[in-house]
Amino acid sequence: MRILVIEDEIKTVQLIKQGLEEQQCEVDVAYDGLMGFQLASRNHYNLIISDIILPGINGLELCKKLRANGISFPILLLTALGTTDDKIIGLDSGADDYLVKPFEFKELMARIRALTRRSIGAIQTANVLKIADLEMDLDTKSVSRAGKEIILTAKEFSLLEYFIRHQGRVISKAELAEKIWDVTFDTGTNVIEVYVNFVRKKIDKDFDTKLLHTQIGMGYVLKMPN
Amino acid sequence: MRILVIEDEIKTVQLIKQGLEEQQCEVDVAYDGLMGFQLASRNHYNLIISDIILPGINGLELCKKLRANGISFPILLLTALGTTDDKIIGLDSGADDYLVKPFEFKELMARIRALTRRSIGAIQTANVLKIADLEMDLDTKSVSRAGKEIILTAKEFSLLEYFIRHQGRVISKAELAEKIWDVTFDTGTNVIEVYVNFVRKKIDKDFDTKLLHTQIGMGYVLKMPN
DNA sequence: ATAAATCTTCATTAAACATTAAAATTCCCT
DNA sequence: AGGGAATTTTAATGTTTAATGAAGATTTAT
Repeated sequence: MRILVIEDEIKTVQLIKQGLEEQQCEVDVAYDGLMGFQLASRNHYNLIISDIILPGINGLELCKKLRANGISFPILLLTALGTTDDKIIGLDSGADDYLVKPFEFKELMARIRALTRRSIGAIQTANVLKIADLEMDLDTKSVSRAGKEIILTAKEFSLLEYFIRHQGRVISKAELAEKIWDVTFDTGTNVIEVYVNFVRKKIDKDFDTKLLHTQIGMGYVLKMPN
Repeated sequence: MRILVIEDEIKTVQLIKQGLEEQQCEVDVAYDGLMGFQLASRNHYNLIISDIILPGINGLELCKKLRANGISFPILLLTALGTTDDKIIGLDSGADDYLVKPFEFKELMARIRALTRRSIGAIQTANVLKIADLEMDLDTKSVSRAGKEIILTAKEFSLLEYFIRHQGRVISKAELAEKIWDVTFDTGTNVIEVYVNFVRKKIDKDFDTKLLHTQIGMGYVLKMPN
């Protein structure tokens, strides 16, 4: 996701840039209207966020100019001018949305999501759990360690997921029995040992640093060794 | 320009309807969420304006349902709930814009212009979903693989559409039951297996690279094999 | 050294899924 | 409205895969 921010207040720029980069967006910044226009003409963006009051070309003229040149990226205007007429002028200049300063950052993010939803399947929303070099993707149900793919069965996957979600905490067998096998009573079985063994073979066996450790009499922990 | 207004307050409806009709728009009105959903499913609109607080299905659920069903008309939510979090929830439900009551009519009109600007003169972009050499045209409801036409029934089509829209993600049977068959409880049936089998026969059987894969205990994925 | 706890292997059992056919339902055409 | 084809669903059966429990090996704590 590439976003162009056109704004001359350094503080606002930093706030927006940082927040967007946390969401894995690439952010370009222009500090005046002309520079914004040139960047937008030369590159492809998924969204332009622009202030109205800018040195040189102002945000409204910028919108009109971009639209006149056939540039159709979504544009979000960001400004202190909050009367209804200001908004109307802004929207009719070719902007897609209009947010009045001061705004809450989370509202900005929501409006960005709404504007960019159509172009890409929303902002990167990958659903990944991690510990060390072990990664688990909950959407694709795939697991990898050090980039190497690991195939797990459904039970193995649930078990490992539980460990990753509670990494660093010692999990008793009773807790695993209840959470993964849905039994509260002790059935006198050794399934848990067997499954811990399965998972270890797949995630630890071929690697030097072991992640899944036994605490005799207490349970198991998933963590980096000390 | 066809617009669907979903709102149960007669006064608001009249205000909007009259204003829009003065601008030469065709306006349909639904007084509750279910009726809105049905109208939106059956007809093509350039814009949906919906209240959030509605009898039956509320506006947020309505947005989600419409989006889940692949309906992509712009949606503008119109509501008295004005906190930032309300707006975020609204926008993240799939709405394109959010206006807090009471609003000035001219702002509503400006936002409508902004939302519909794109669909008006815009050239009909073909509505095609793809994965590998498999293509699905949502307008003509036709499917082909490697250029060869494939005939699907309605259920088969919805199922495949859901898979293509979520390609790469493992979809559980529970999710399919809910999204394609509209049942939340387990009816102890095997329709899903049967339909996956139908779809496979049509899209995979005659081809070398299989696209629809089973992940035992987890669900099904549509993806290129590794 | 010994008992308890855990690990490992493997055959067995059970669950999940695939496939086919037939029944029920819907749709369509006269 | 009624009959027939197409679609959807249920049911029965076969196949594959994963989950389990038992038994012996190994490790750990005392």
